[in-house]
Amino acid sequence: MDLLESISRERNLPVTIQRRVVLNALLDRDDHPTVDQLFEDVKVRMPGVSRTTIYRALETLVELGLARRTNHFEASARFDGNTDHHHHLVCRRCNHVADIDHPSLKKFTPPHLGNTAFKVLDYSIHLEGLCAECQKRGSKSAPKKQTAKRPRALSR
Amino acid sequence: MDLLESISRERNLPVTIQRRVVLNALLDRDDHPTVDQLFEDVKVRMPGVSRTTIYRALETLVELGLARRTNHFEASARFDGNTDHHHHLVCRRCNHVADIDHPSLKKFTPPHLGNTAFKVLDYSIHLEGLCAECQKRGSKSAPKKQTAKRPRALSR
DNA sequence: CTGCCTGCAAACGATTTGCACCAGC
DNA sequence: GCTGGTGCAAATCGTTTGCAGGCAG
Repeated sequence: MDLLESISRERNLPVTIQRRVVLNALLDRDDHPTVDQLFEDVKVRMPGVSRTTIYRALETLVELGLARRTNHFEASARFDGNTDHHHHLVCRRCNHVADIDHPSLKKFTPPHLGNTAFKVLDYSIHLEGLCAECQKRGSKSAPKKQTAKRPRALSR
Repeated sequence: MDLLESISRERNLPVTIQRRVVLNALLDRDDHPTVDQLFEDVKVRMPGVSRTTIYRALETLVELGLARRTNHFEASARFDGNTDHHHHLVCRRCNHVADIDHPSLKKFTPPHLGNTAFKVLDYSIHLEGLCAECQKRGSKSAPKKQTAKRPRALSR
């Protein structure tokens, strides 16, 4: 009945108290907490935890498929001069974002939720998966810590 | 014929060379450049620009509706313990993300792009707009610089 | 035991901000 | 001339990393 335990065993990862508490804190909420919100929650049960541990636990939980990031996070913001609405392919491994314009995406029309609750101004469909390059690279190689390097930083 | 100029005039904003060059740099690319990529492009034409200016010009261009951010960016990462696939409402003003489960969203099925190009593992639909609260607040009030504050930072 | 994990502090990198000067209109 | 924009440097803030102990298996 304990998913965390069985999945951890499969991967030969120890089940630490911290990871268990972080997971429970996450499951106890129905919103999309930030690391710091979870940190506060976890601190109640484990006054000694460090924020770093929350970061690492979440990273592990995502790898184990027990949690998700709700924002397609990247180190840096990206901009687009194309203000028409179009959809995106997001590579799970390298985070590369490509535009897509496929006929079957045109068939979708967003629901009208009634202007009271949430006024829909636009919508976009995110297809998540693996880009051609990352498929070739296989699941072994580096999970790709993508930090757009800033050529010469005029350091302080 | 000059969109930047007419929109700027509407809002009583000056048309600076910098903003014009940043917009052109953005339009000249068909990918989703980062601030630093644009900075490099702009530097070719204006050796003296500062990165800060690119940041500020992009912010303005987004406000004017001439550019977009391609990643729903927030200062901090958010996590979700709900690994079922579900869709999101993203408020343009306050960046709040809510889950949504509306019947009409079920009708959508993602395209198979052929496993060669991009292997779709999952998809999600982002509805962008204004949440109830922000609709009430109207378009006047603070654009909401949302920085999840970290209670007591044990400062150095 | 052995390896992965934790906590701490310092490093990092993207973005923001305060300030003095300059440019559109 | 007034208002808002720019450039610079320093500050911020989220996140990552190096390292010395600790704990799960």
